[in-house]
Amino acid sequence: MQNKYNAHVIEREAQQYWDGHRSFRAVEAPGKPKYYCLSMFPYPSGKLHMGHVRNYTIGDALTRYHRMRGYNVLQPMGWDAFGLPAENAAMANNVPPAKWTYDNIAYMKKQLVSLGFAIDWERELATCQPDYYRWNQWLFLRMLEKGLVYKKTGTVNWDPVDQTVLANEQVIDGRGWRTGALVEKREIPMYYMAITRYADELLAALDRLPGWPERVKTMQANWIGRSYGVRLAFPYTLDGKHDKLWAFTTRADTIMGVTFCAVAAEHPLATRLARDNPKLAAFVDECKRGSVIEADFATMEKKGLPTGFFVAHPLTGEKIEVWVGNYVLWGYGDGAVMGVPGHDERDFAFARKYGLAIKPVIDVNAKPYSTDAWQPWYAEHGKCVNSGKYDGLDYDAAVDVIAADLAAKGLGEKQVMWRLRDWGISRQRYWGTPIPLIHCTDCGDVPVPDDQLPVVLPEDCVPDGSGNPLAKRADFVNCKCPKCGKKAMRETDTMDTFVDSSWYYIRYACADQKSAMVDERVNYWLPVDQYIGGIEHAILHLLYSRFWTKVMRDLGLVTIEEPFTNLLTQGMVLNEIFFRKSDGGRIVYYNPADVVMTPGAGSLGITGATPTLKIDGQPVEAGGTGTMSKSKNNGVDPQALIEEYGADTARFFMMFASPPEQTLEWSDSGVEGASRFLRRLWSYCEKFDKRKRSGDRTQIGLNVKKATLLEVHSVLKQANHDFEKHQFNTVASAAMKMLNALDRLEAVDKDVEECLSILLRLLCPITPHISHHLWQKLSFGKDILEAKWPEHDPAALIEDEIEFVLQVNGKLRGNMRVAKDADRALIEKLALQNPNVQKHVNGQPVKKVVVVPGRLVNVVV
RNA sequence: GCGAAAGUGGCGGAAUUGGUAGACGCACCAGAUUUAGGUUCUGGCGCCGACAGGCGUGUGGGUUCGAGUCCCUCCUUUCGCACCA
Repeated sequence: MQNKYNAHVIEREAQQYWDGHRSFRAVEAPGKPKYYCLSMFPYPSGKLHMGHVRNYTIGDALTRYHRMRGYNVLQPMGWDAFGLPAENAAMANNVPPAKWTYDNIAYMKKQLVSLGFAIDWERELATCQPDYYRWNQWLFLRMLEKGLVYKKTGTVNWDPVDQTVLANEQVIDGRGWRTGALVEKREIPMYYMAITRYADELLAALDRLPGWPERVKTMQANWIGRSYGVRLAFPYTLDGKHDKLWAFTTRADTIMGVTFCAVAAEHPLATRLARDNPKLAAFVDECKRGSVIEADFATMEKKGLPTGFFVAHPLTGEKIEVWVGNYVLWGYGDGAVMGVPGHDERDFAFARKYGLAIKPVIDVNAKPYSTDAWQPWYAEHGKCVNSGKYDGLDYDAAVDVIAADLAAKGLGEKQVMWRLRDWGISRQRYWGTPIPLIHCTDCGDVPVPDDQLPVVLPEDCVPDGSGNPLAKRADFVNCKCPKCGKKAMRETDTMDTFVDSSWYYIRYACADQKSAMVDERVNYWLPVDQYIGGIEHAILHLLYSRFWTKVMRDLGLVTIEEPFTNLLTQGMVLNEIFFRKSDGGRIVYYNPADVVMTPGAGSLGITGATPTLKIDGQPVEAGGTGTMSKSKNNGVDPQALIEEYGADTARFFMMFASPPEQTLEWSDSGVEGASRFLRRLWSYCEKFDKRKRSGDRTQIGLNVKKATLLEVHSVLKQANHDFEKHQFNTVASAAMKMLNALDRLEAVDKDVEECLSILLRLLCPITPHISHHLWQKLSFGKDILEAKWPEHDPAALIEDEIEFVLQVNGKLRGNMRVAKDADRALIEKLALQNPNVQKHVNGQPVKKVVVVPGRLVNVVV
């Protein structure tokens, strides 16, 4: 053996060995239990960051662990290669997004390979390749045929200076990120996927996903948001025509408390009334300004304007004034709400602000009620009061009777409402999957025939920030109508990149299949047994993937119901955020590595530190901590770590740092410890090898040996338990404990050898290179990948005596050792005799003695 | 604002799921080895206290023989909010 641990040499050798033996090629083997382990594929942003290292090390550890447990494993990798950052980079550097993307893929693949992940690279895919995205187009057309894709208008952020649509991320404090111009809303035609048709199933099937974290299921359920209520109508007459204003409510029992109605600015009634009311028109315009981001919407000041127009209360016929409210969502329900200030907090605030009547109609369970200030109990369910014939009815009865009365008048009915909205997939951007439609003046929107797929995206465009460059490419836009053959225009919108990521895990099963989206191999590999990725994907990506799977199932393409059997949501890796804001409102982010804390004099002699940029010494603003990301420029490239310490140290450190599901604030303190452990392991193995070769006959004392075996096997038992829980930080510490136990011994024998082989196998999923190397060098076998996973020996855990904790009144007062077969009476007697216990009992009468078998005695006085 | 989670030494974290709080590491301190630096090894290390002992898991309350763990309150941080991926 070499006497120094040289990570780079042994890691290169191990990787060459795996490469030469095609160790990670996954082949379908019917009859053998399969394990499809998948980490969310990366966006090729340039370099890996620590979040990637964490994600892929978790996946690799699970992959290798299951392989050693006898599963036929598949761990593929690919690239989520379409998206906005490539266009931004293109603008900044005048490089086509395609070139930038492929360069990034090449670099990041090298990084992944150097980390030694057990990936089957033969299945690699990139979503920007026509081979992949043609099937996005193909499935889009199948969904169009089934009516699962349809066209309607949608609202987008519009930058009036650049004359372009902005992503939500490009809107900062209501202004365009490049121009600083106030963003406007704009209605444009878009294509939608009808995910709401699957709302019921997407909700119900959550109960059949025991392998998913509860919090993710809760978030999805809330997102889908099924609510039971009543859709009711307020009749009115306008322009000589009878019409109805529809609204949905979950509180039909409060209908007698309605004192106003509010509609969204985009509501047709608002549009109509604004026509001859300039003040209203101005207000409607004001509401339509601003961004489309719902969080902004929810936090902005609630404003309204009366229209002077009245509708009739559906039950009493009372005149109710219609208001336009900036807080009424035009995407949810009918874009109108009935205002019940008495029992809805938002309506209450609105009524107080504008002096509208507040009419309590629920007894709120006899708690005090005052129209001066809102109290949380005003929203409670209770019996109806001030409600005429409904007085005295409770919530359920009131809703039933009121719904029946409304139905009798043709002015309402019970309805299930979903918060979930259909999925708008049109993007006015270049770097994405072209939507396969052709616009013909005579034939309308005509699907591109299957035999003309894929609609290939030209790869040499360089966006300039002013609209979609595809629209300026005559060679792309101009085409013939497939129906009538006349001149026509190709659709230039591309698809949301969530489309790409909604089914890539299916494609891995048959990535080389040229003539179909899927083949029979998907039935072998799918569903994914273990999916691993960031918690930030808890809703959108995971919901879209579930939806897409169900669509493919209904098209007969796959047989699975759900794509991911088990889900591990990795906690985010956070880092500090630093930025500067220019006068135009534009924000530039600086990497924490380029920022130093400069001490400066604070007020009253307290010294504070100011973050300053290394290059110019000028201060930057601190933006707290947040997820490592390209957009916040706060990623940490693992390359330096790998180059200094090697892949195994980087992997071990990352796993040891915290449990996988927990948020992790980045710090490299502790890397030394990981590195030291691997060096200690190496030098121990070197010592072990020498002793074994020299035929050293030193005997190990019987008690010492028993203690060592007890330690190693109890730690192994715990570690196996932790592996099943995916708690790799304690698996890593288990390995350290084992090494500590072995290193205390001065000699080697067969039992020690077995313990060392356990340690190497336990470490193999986390630090595969050093485990591979030492396994061979110590002649444990040819390839540790083929070794059997270690199980603890129950015989080693048997002890003659058990240690009990002694408490008086719940406070720790001592310990005692008792023979393992002692009965309860004896344990109680021995505990009461214990001098420490006696001291604290101090002659007081003993009320009770609690004995927890094998663990603890508590004397209560 | 709404939805979801998290909060334990100077730091990362552990705690057999209601039973010895701080495993295993990092940092630090002392000692040994070393020409020195680094490496390596040994020991110490929650806070207060001379000791006895007391206090201690974000805040305040509750349940229990016993609470980091269960219930309620508040605070802080993180994730998501439909065009970042």
